[in-house]
Amino acid sequence: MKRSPGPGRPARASCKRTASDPLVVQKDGIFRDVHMVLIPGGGILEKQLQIWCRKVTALGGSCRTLSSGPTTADVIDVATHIAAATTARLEQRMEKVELVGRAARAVAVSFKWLEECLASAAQVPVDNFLLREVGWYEHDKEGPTGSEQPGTAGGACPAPLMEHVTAKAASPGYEPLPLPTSGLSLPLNNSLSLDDSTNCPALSHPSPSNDRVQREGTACGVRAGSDGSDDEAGPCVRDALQARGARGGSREERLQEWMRTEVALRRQGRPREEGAETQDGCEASQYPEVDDESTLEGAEGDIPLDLNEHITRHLRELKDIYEALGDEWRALTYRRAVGVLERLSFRIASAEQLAGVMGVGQQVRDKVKEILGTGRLAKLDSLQSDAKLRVLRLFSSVFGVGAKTALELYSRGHRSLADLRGDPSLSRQAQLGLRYYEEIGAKMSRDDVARIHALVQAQAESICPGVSCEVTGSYRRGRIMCGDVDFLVTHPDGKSHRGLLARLHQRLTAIGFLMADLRSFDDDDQGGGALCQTYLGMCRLPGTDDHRRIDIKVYSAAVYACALVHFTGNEVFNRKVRFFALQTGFKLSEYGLFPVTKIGKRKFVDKTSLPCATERDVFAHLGLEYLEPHERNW
DNA sequence: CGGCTGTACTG
DNA sequence: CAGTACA
DNA sequence: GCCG
Repeated sequence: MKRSPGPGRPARASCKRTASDPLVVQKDGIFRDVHMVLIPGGGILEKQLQIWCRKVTALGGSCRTLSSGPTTADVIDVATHIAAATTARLEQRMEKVELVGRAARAVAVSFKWLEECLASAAQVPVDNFLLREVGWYEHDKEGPTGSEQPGTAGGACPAPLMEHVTAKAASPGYEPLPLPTSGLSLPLNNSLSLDDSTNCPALSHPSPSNDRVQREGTACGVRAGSDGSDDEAGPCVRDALQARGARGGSREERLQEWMRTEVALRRQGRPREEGAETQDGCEASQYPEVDDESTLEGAEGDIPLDLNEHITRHLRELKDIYEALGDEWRALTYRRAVGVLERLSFRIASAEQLAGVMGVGQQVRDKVKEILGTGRLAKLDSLQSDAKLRVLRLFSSVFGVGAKTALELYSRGHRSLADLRGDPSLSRQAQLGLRYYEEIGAKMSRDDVARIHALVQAQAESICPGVSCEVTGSYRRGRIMCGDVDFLVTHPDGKSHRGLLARLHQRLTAIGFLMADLRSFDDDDQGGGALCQTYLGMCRLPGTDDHRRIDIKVYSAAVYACALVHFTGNEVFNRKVRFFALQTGFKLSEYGLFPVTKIGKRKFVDKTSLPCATERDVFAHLGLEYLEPHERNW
């Protein structure tokens, strides 16, 4: 294996991932010279505090929790950062301990700050995470407030900014914290001018609701016939607990922690758009309003700027190439890595900064390093200049043609799209894909989508009064340009949706709106359950002769919330959530959220979904913080 | 070293 | 069933 | 390619 990382430093340190492992301490990790005190409470579990403590320590800082007991004024004296869930918790605690006035050199931050730092592998600016003024530093206040926090200067790049004070015995244990010798000015809340309130988004901690427990009861009850009451409960409960690792105690929390980090990573820096708040039709009414509004103007604001576009564009290319080659796992890895890197709150200055960032491993870091150094990526250059590969990419960009077919077509001697047009072996879908090649590749504006929405909704309404007809997909996630329009249709009465797709399809075709069917749908078995029907096709862009991709799905109201989550996506988000669900004992699909009990090697999936009337229910059952659609652009 | 999301149409 | 597609 |  290659040992690339910088000279002089043990290669291990940088590849060792954030280190829940206190044994590996990155001496100049991102928390170098940070002396942190964590205030318990506010719903944060002691266990979580300890995890954070280990991480901070592993990343070069020192940290301790201010857990029960009177405690340790000395600790406070030398602290550089005091973190708590909320201002209230902080005040409460500090008063109790009579430390008012002592924490002169510390800045008070929300745990969110810590999470962000861990997620981005850098000390992010504390500005947006300051806890509101407490008064305990009142005495020192005159300290004029440089505007920089220790070690965060503007936050662009982390650690190196700090004066190298003491060679710092960042005691891995929990001895009294060494004093960060001077130098640091202690800015305390310089920026109180900030309008508070928004500064400290209350941490929400996914409380692992008792679903799990109940579920276990029921799931097991079914098999064992016992009521599964508590401790004694038969082997069934124990097995189930073991299966999900509750035994070791930490698996569950590691998973929660992992997911929280993933979420934090996607939320950072993203100011929340006002007004985008309630447009998702989940809150007030279970179903989206029938009159437009709900989606005509929705969550605005596409993704924030990608500060690392110079890097991600290369990695994106690699992703596309591996997709075309059918190397789905590499492609997946690159897609995830890009998703993470493009949201970093800082511009990458050194590949080292990526140590411990989830989803970015040694090999990607190496590539980042190369790009930073040379502005190019040799591997990519060679792949891009490969003529065959170019053809494969071209072919697989046709709807209906994937990696395998592309290869097949190539081996038949085809080299251009023109070559393909004559080939009768192409599937019907691929032929259509070819016919509409340009238009399928084209994007449309939100206005275009809105016009299509209005049209489809009007037709649906006239066929089936009271119908709900929402645009999902990238449009709902707030993207500025959309590659297709994605309808999720249902009827609140829970039954009128049956057979609706056929009628709608017929109508939309009759009026010359639907122009081609890329995939048809089960022509309903009316009577029974028909939870869903899906149609993929081409439609005419109103007012033009252009065509665009359109998908229409009609789902039963019973599964609407889960279907909405599914079709809102994005794909990476869906995969992550579903993976998390699996790991915590559920199976999530567009049809519901199903408890899973693992016994030995076998998995038993409940046949009935947990009740999910709204998207929020889905998140809540999983113990996840709710994410607005625009926060699901993972 | 093995898993990485879950589902549905097409041919 | 393999391949492709949808999020 | 990344992760446990």
